[in-house]
Amino acid sequence: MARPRKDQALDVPTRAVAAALHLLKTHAATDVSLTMVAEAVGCRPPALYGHFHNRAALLHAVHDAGFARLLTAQREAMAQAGSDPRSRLRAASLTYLRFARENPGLYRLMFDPPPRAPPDGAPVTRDPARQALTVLREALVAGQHAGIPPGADPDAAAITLWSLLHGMASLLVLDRVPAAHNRSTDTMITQAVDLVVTRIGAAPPGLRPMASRS
Amino acid sequence: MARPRKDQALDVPTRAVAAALHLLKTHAATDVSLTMVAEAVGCRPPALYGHFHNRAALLHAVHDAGFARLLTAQREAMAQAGSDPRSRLRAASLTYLRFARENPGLYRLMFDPPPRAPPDGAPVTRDPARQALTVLREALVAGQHAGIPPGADPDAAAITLWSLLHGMASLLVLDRVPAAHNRSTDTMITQAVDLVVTRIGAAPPGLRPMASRS
DNA sequence: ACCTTTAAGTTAATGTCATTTGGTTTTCGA
DNA sequence: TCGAAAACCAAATGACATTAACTTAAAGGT
Repeated sequence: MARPRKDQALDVPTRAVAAALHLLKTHAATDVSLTMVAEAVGCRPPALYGHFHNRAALLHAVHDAGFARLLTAQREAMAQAGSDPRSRLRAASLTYLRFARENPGLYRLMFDPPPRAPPDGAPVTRDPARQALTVLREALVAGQHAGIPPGADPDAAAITLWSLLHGMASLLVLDRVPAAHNRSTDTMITQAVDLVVTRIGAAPPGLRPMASRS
Repeated sequence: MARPRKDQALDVPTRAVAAALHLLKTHAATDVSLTMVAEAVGCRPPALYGHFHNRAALLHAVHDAGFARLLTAQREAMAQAGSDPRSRLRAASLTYLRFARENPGLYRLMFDPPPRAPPDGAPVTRDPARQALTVLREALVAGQHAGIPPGADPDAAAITLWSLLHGMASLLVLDRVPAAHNRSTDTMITQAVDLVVTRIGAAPPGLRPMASRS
C-alpha cells in the first residue's frame, strides 16, 4: 500500500478542509491536529504535506473557506431580502452576526489565523476577508443611491460598519457580552444593527477631528 | 541546587507574567513557550508549575494583566482630558485603539485567550474584560448627565461602542483595514470615534426591530 | 540545637505533535 | 516498455507540555 489505485483515490485537499471545518464545530482551532484531520480524511498525517505546505497552510485554507461561506450566506440573505437597499443591508449585517454565533470556532480562526506563511512568490496575497468589507460597502452604496443614508464617505462608513459587526460578533463568540437585564441578545443585536444601518453613514460631511474644531 | 537560598529567591509569578508580556511584543501568544518564559525568568520550565496550574493559566494571568494595563491607560487618558464628558469619552476610546495597535500580540491574547480552565472551585470567574465595558459605560453616562448624547439606554450604547472599538482594534491589529485612498489610518480612527461619540447614543428611544415596524 | 514537614526547585521520564527522511507502488508521458 | 513524477506510508527527529521522582533550604515545633 504505497500509492493508492485510481479507483480509490481521495481528494485529499478538499476532504482535509471539509474535515477541519467539521472538527471546528466541536474543537477550537488550536486543538485541531493534523492527526485528527488525517484520520477524518482517511490517510496518515504526512500525506497532508503533499497538499499543504504545513499545518498553518491547511488552517489558512479553512480560513479562506470560512470567508467564502460567510459571503455566500450574506448574498443569499440579501437575495431573500428583496430589493429595498435598507432591508438588504440589514439582512447582510444580521447574517454576519448569525454566522459568527453559529460557527464560533471557525469565526475565531477567521479572525485569529496563524501567521501567514510567505507563499514563496506571491508578494501580497489578497485577503479574502476583503470581500466581507466589499459586500457591506456595496450594500451601503446601494442605500446611498436610494438616498439612505446620505452624505457619507462609503469607505469610511463601510469600515465603521464592519468594525461594529466584527466587534460585536467577536464579543458574542467569546461570550463577553453581558446578558442585558431587560432584553435578549437577539433584540440587542437587532437594535444595534438597526441603529447603525440608519445612522452610521449619516455623519455630516463636514465632521472633522476634534482637535481641528474650534 | 535544589531549593534556592532566600537571598536569591525569585518572584516567579510576577517575573513570569512580566516575561510573557515582554515576549508578546515580538512573538504571537501561540509561539510563547514555557521554555522561553522559564529562561527569561531564570528557572526551569517545570518550576512554573509550582505557580501556575498549566500554560493556559499563565497566559490567562497575562490576559488579565493586559486588561489591567488597558484600564490604567484609559483612566490616565481620561484624567488628562479634563472634565468635559465628551472629551473624556473620546480620550478613552482613542486610548483603547492606540493600546491595541501598540500591543498587537497582547491584544490578540486578550481577545482570543486559551479556554478557561475550570478553577476547581471558583464558580463563575468574573471577566476582567468587563471593566473595559464599565469604563465606557461610565463615560457615556457622564455624558448623558451633561446632556450628550441624549435618550439612549446606557447598556446598549456601551455595548455598541465597545463592539465598534473592539472590532476596529481587531481589524487594525490583524492588518485588515485597507489603507484608505484619501486619509490616514489615524484620521479614519479619529473620525469613526468622533462619529460614534456624538451619535451612538442618539438613537430615538422608540427605535424598534424592523420586524415590528409598520 | 535537632528533627520533621513543607516549599521550591531540579533532572529525568512520558506522550503528543509537527515535520522530515527514505522508501514503495502506481500513473503517465514519450 | 521505460523512466520520471505522483501519492502514500512507516520510521526518525525535535519541540513542547506535563508528570514523576528526587534534593536541599526554610520553618516550626520539641
